Amino acid sequence: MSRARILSTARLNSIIAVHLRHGHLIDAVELFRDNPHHLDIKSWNLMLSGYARSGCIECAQKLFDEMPHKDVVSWNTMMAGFKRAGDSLNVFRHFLEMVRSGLRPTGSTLATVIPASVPSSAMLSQFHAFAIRMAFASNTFVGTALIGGYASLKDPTSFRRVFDEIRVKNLVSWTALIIGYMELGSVVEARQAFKTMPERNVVAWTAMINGYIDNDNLDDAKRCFDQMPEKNVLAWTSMIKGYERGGQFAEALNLFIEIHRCCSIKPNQFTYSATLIVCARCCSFVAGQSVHALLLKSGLPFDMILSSSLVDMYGKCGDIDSAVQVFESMKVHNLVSWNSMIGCYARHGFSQRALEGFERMKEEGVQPDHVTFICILTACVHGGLVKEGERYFQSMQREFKIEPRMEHYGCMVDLLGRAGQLNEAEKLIKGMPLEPDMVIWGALIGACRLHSSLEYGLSAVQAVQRLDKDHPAIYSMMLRVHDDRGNWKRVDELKEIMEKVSVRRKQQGTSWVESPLIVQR
DNA sequence: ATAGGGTTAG
Repeated sequence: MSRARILSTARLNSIIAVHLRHGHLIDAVELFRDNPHHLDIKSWNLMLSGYARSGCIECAQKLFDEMPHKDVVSWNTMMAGFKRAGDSLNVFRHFLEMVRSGLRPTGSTLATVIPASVPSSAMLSQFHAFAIRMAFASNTFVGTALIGGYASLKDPTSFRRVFDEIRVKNLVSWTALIIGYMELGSVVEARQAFKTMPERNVVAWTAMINGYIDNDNLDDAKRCFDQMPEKNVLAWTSMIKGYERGGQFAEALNLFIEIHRCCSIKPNQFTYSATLIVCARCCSFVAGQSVHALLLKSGLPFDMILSSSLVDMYGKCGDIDSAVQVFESMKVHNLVSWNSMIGCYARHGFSQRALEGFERMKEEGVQPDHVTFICILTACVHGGLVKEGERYFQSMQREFKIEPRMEHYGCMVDLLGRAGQLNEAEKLIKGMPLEPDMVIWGALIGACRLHSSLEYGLSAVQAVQRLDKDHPAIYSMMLRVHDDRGNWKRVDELKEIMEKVSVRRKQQGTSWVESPLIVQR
């Protein structure tokens, strides 16, 4: 077709814009490529932003390099693309190059560069000074970006001043102020701002809900949620996550069910993944399976996060086969999905399969992180694989340059202790660069209990008493050791002390008996 | 034509 010859540049650009707005990138590219003589700088910039928004920053970069003339908008668009991709380094590189080429930054430039400059306080001051000099500081967009910058530097005085200097404040600037206060735990100021703002939309309400939740104020979050005039999926999802965070799993699941009762709202990937985490945390296999079924029925595409949540949910709920099935159905695996899978094997005592998973992960080119090694070391503990565990612990530091955390030391103490190498375990604890916590000493005490060692046990007890007097593990260990040695007198004495100080009972382990909750539609 | 506020896994 020769529609190319009929189109004017303005018409061409508006059609390209429509294609891009509807996500029809390929149609836009085709029009763009078919009409080389009708393009102006707007057409190029449109395509740049189309690529950048679709997430293909490489394509945008290629086009950018091809451009005969670049204006401020082209540079701004590239910087925005890099910012989306989380590539701050390239945001700055392009910023500098733009300035060097003689172009003057605009408000859009600053609004893009400022969020990418945190958490460097020096850079933020520079940009702020520049904004003042160029009379951009009263610009709504620039001001809002500055609020976010000062909020992440935990400087409420500065972001309040920036806010006051914005000439035209709108919903977005007010919301940024609220979020700033909430991030710093200044709930009162946030609430004040919320009351003062001239109008409120769903986003502002949701910011309040999230703020309350982050500040562990579930009651106010729920009150806010109930009061908001209209709710969208984000508000519902935030509330589910809030209950999950507060350990109120039944409430979280009930909310999820309620969404299905109001017809106007469809749960999205975020909602499903939040709900699956709830199922995983309360080990409710029935709920998890129902959510999985609803997810399949919803027709939502499975992304990495959703699939990983499913693997983790099945893993935590004890259905290893389903975890494997979901995992193997994924086209690509990443760090988190591998960690979920390896963690599942490790937790259920399939040490060998966990270690095989680790090998496969490396073959697929996925770099392990500290969580991977917690899983691997846990697998070694469950399998009694002392030599292997020590080797992984070494390679974690030497080969992968991962600094061991408390959990890793905990695994190692557990591993050595269970194997009866109490001396080694104690040596490891004494050599730790971190202050050993209850878990570490608990692992050693557990091992002393297992191997009836009063010698190592007593020094551990002393350490624990410095942290937490009367921890139940102490008595349990001492009782067992004296009991083993037939030291009945000491046993009686201990029991008497326990009565007197009424030692907290060890928390009961619970099996995952299903909650009566059944998700229905 | 570019820019600012709310949610994704262990």
